[in-house]
Amino acid sequence: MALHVYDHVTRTRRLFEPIRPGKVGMYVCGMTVQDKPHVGHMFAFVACDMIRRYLEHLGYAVTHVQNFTDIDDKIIVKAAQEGVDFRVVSQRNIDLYHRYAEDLNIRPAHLYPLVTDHIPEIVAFIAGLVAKDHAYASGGDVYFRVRSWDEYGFLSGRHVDDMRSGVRIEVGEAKQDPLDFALWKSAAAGEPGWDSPWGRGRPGWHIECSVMATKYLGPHFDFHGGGRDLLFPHHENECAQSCCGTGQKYVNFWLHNGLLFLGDKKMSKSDGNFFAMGDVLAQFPAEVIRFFLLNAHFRSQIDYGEERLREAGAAYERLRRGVRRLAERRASGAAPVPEGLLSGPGEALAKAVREHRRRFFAAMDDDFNSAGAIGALFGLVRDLNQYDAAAGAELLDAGPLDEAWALFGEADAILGLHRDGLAGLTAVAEPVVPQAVLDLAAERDAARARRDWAAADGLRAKIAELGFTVEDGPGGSAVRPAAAGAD
RNA sequence: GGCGGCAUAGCCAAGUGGUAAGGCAACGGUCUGCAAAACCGUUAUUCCCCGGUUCAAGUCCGGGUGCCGCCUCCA
Repeated sequence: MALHVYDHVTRTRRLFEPIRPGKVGMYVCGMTVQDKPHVGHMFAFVACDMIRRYLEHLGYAVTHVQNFTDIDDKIIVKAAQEGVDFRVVSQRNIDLYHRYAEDLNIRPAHLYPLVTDHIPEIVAFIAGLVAKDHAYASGGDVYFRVRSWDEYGFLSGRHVDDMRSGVRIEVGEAKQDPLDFALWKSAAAGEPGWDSPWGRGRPGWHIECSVMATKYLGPHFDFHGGGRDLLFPHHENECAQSCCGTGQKYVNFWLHNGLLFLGDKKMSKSDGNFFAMGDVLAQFPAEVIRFFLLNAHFRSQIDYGEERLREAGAAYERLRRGVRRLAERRASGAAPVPEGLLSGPGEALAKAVREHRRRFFAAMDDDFNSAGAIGALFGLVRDLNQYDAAAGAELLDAGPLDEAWALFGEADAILGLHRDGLAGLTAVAEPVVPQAVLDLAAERDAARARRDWAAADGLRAKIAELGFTVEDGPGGSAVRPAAAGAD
């Protein structure tokens, strides 16, 4: 099976074929940096990162462009409130984005264009639309004439005349039609602005993406990502401007990720109904958050909650232990089997590894189904554990173990399971235990040595009171912090 | 009012017409002085309901019910 991608317009999965052989152009709608990023924002970028990584795994040279919309009404308001230049607000949030993106193991885009660095191009693009009569100046504003494009609405599946009934569309005196939207907005006194043929002003919301995507990826490119909530009006408008401006098809595949939900409400900045990324990162490891986000299909809505994150943490640990165990088994190097002489369990494992590999890539090929792919990984963990139990300590069927290791390696490169790759995944963090607790543990060991179980159990309770758990293993007892919510 | 989506075990969740992935939790087992941890195993005759198409439907079609999103700023 080859990569198939869901095409929102036809509502079917289509075989992916790049516009230019071997190359992929991908534009991701970045943040309007009016506020700090929340988990929902970062989900969109994690999803696109996973998609990019898979395309790269398939051998495509991907050009990933992700903008920052660094000027808009809310940024202006916020800057005015704080009494600072708008750039202070936008840059602060851009910096936060980069920090969180690094934590979440998101590969940096090749380009992060800023709207305010592209004003001349934007003005030129708008002038082109005006020249073709797809747009008109009115007062100091410029509006896109929605009815000048017959196909308007094809992306979001709506009809221009149905939207008429929408009571909330207000007729601004400057607009000729309530559906028209601003390409250029005149600046009030004291507001940031740039000179243009229509007077001093700034770009409207949608135009920046059309201009920057076209500039860096050409008028027609392969993938355009962003949250499902951008479908309308943002992407519909963006598409209309682009198609009218360049006269070409704009995007081959739209990658709209599902939105995060809290209970039954959408996570949303404007509703104050969101989890700031920084707060979540303070509570859960970044790898667990990423794993959680990729453990559902990217197009579906995700149920967000701390309980979900805890479950994801437990699942992620199971995966880690599986990989770690495999690493240990391979490192032990005990009695490798000569090639072609696999043990019974080795034979079974070899077969299982191939089956899980097939499942992993079939899932990824099916519209980047990372959830299905992760399922295959857990299947591999189980079979590896069964092999461990069946083969005993002395056997080492190097072939299938190497194949399993290779599959984990590829999976990690695609899913970005850990920032330090397989090495990070197999690493064990040494727990920090205070000396007082260690002393109690030593006392307890002594009690156990003289088979004084009552004293030993009493000491264990005392240690538990201090927030630590004792585990007796074959090699003696170990103390670690009691399981917290996040671990 | 218009457009669209979703409904799979206690919970989360995948599922490309061919006989229900995976995770969490629970329970049973191995191990242990007892535990814990770890590992193994078990847990949906059935996929919201009713019809239909088909040799075969969770998957397609029609109808119903419920939940949700968009139509306004939004990842």
